[in-house]
Amino acid sequence: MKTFNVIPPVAKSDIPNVLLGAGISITPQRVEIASILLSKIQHLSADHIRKTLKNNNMAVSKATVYNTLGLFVARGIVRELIVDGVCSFYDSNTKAHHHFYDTDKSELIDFPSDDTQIQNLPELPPGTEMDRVDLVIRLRRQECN
Amino acid sequence: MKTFNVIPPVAKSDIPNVLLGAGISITPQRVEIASILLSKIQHLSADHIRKTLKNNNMAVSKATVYNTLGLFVARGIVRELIVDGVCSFYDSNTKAHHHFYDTDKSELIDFPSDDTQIQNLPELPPGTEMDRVDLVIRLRRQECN
DNA sequence: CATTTATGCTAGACACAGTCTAAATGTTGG
DNA sequence: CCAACATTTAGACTGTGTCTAGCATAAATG
Repeated sequence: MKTFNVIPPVAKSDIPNVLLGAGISITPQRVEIASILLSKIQHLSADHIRKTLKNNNMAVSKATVYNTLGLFVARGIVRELIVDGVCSFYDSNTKAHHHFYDTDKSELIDFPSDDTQIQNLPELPPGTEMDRVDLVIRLRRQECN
Repeated sequence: MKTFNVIPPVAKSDIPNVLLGAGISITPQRVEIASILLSKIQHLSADHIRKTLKNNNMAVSKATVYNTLGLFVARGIVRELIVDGVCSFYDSNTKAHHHFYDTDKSELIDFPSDDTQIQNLPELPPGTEMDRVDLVIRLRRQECN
């Protein structure tokens, strides 16, 4: 499948083209959700997106939010990040990159380095291929003694 | 806090010493759970542990299982791994190491390489310290065309 | 146009891991 | 023996996320 280099921020007027380009047919809900996600590079949880929709006076059902996010992930418009045991984040930056995870604030922070590398990966078990590599540096507040 | 180098397999008769050594007082439930976890190097979910307890004719309540696992993690006897959005795994290998995650079987596999290294980590955000680094290589079944 | 078909949306029920609470039980030291 | 504390328990509760069945909409067909 062809992947599009969608680089936020994407203006709302461009959202339909982005969706069509990714082979996603257009609906008001999809446009709204995409425009929230792609307004800048950020990590939003499904719940945050639902709340933003509500603030925008757009009632979208839970099922639609999840279906839409799943669709976007499948088409490569956003990336799903599983960090915590509780919820996923959707990352509008689809370029391979890593994350800090602030365990106190339950907040993701982009890794400010492109040249971090992982060396000497072992061979994969037979019959498998790499889906992706998740590197998460978990942070905690420094104890000031 | 002092960390003990507990290296599975640990015989059931040694479990009390391991617990005491980690500053954990002994109860039948704790001994049983520790002996399940430390019988070999493995990754078990909380649910798996509950089922094993049931099979061993030892009814332990859900709250106790979670409390005990939390206690073990706090004392460094096992390591908690958050991989999937749904549940955590408890790893009886507390040495820093990485994991493959088989997305089809929802199964963790230890990383068969000690010399995998992560290079050029960026500076941490101010006021934070590193809790730990999680490197998970997600695998999928190879498509055979 | 009218009819079928496919697609998308919705509310609400459900599943599940994990947390919390309040009461019961067990343990320990005086 | 009693008081204080530690531990366990059942079950209610929370928060994500999934599923289902019906409704709305749009596109295709005659």
